[in-house]
Amino acid sequence: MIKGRISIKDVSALAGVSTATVSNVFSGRKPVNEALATRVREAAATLGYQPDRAAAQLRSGRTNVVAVLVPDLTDTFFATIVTRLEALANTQGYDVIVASSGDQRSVEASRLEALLAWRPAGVIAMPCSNIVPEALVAEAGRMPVVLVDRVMVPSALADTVTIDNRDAGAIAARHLVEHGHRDIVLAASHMDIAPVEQRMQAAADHILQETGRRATILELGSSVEEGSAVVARWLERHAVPDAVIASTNVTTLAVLSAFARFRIAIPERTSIVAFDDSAWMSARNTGLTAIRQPAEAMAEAAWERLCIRMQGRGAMPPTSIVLQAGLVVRSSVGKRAPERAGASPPGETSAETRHPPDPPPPGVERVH
Amino acid sequence: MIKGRISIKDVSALAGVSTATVSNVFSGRKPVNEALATRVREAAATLGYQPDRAAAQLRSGRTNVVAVLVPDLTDTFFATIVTRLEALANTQGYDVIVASSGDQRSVEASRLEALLAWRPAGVIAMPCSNIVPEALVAEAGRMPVVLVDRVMVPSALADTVTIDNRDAGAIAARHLVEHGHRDIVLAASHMDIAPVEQRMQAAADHILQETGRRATILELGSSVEEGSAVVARWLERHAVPDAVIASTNVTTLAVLSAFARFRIAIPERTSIVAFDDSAWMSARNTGLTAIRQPAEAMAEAAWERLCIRMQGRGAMPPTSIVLQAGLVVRSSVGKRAPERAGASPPGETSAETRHPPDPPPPGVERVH
DNA sequence: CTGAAAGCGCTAACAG
DNA sequence: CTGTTAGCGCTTTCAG
Repeated sequence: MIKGRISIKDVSALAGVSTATVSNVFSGRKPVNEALATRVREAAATLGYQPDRAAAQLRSGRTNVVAVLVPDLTDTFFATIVTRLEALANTQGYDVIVASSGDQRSVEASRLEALLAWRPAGVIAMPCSNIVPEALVAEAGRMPVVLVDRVMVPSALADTVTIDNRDAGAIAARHLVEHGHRDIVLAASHMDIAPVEQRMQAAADHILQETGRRATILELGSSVEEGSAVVARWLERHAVPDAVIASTNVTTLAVLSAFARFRIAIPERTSIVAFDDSAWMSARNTGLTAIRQPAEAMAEAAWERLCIRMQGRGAMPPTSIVLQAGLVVRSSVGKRAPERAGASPPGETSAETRHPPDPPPPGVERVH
Repeated sequence: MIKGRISIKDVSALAGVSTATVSNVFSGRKPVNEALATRVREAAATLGYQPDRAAAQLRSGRTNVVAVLVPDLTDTFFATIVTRLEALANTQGYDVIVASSGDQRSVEASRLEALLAWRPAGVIAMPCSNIVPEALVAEAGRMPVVLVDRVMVPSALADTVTIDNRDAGAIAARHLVEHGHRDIVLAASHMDIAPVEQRMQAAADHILQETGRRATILELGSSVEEGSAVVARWLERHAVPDAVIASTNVTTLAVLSAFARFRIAIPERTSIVAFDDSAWMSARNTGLTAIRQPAEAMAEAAWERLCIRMQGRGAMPPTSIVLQAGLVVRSSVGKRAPERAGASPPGETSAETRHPPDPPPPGVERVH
């Protein structure tokens, strides 16, 4: 009882067996006589023995750790993926260590460094930009790596799991065009993020082809406040558009809060297609029509690929798994009167549609 | 180059020093001549050396890992705390490992087991119920432990960081009562979760004292779907209340989506005070008045306490840090006409206020 | 301030 | 099937 740590030796002594046997009982790597095994387990229980991972890892060279790198845990999309990955990993005896980069490349690099110092059995990474961090590129040959969401596809580098972003963008655009909308704003976060670029580009292409109009692309950055400010500034100098397609969860929030500030009614005045369907989007009277990404399915696909890599010895060529996103129709897209649609030149409605915004800051008052 | 792993020996050989010196250069535990140090660092760089944590931990007995246990990562409140903790830990050379329990006690127990197997330097836990898991209780003496949010305060067990939940509940109730609301529903998740119980109890007390009315307490469970169904069922058999106080992020969503299904206008027909202010609450025309928990400050306080425990040798008695929550006033609380307020007996308005719900499922249609 | 050597707790070989 | 033994890569004495 005075001893700091109970080791495998203590257990082996109490059970009257060798340390190797104790090891085998716990790791299950070699079969052990059932009678001995229970004796060992009892001894371990009475001593309160817990294996030391550090020692096991050092000796065996194996790890049951997989590293997960995300841009932002407070984004429900990523949180959902991480949660699902954690659950899957646990069922197979793996532990997950997570690092988040706050969407900053420099932080990402250092977090990744820390992650790799664990010598994980594999890495599942959602990089914060298209540029896959160098450290990962270097490791990708030596270690199973699966890239999820934020990547160019196909990648020669590693397995990937993404959605069909072009298709998703086109679906959103088609839905809007079919409802008679012409003057459409595309709210991107950063156009240098591959999935965002693809969604927005496909939407723009579809809109151009169907209506002959060029969509306006706005870059909102990666925070709600920042994005909301950009939209607000834009609204001050432009007519309220027919509709908006948001490229992500965060841009959806940014657009919505700017619109709220300007008291732009949805869907009466402007329609919106959101991205990354989440609980709050369906919780109000005007539910948001949204592109839903199959976050859990993405996590499952990524885990499956990683398992294959972790088991399989052979160096297979990288695989790209592409899942489909779907449109969830709620109430944020309205019909636009056909006589108006396309009839009025871009600027014409501006005078009548311009609204004074609310008092600049969103009128928040705190009461203790 | 053919070697699998570069070890400290390779570096020491190349730099022409002993392994101990290399170790000291990297760990910084003993001063090293600057000339030698740079030579070592260069050697390490050219070899691509990375220290092996497992070996370091095994030998030294120390770890730079802190374990964090949360009920649900997809809840932004917890995600925010985890993110902040991770950032703080990193600045001080610690790594964080996270486990989430999905709000299930059995999962929590097994996740905690896994967490403790890392022999972390400390644990920050947000248990999923009042009952602090046994394994944690056992460890609390041996290891720094900080309990956050979901705990009874004061606790003899360990340091705690919470908000003043009674105060938060009372603030919400007062706000509603001051606006003339009398018939108030309290949407709890589970009343056996201490902070929820305290918020709701304090609100109920305030309401009873100020209006003489007993608030209705509804237990909605821990998922949006489940909670929304409970509210819907309740609404079918009761008059629409004057107002609702939600006890958490999730219950807010549950109440809101049930209200949306019944087309109950906020704040015209019913007022609502939300909990756990998050981005989506301010993104619509009717922003949600909410109790804001200082999630980041809670993370900071918890980290600070943990640091003190991890450094300090002496066994200080447990400390309880209690932070204040504040009310953020937006637009989801309306004024109730004074002549009506309190004048009508509880059941009277039921006939006229009852509404037929929308088609049972929330009318969601998918388009490929 | 630096080097030599011992050993942390465990598992991999191999011998019985 | 079980025991013996030799290290995994690092940090820590303890001499120099």
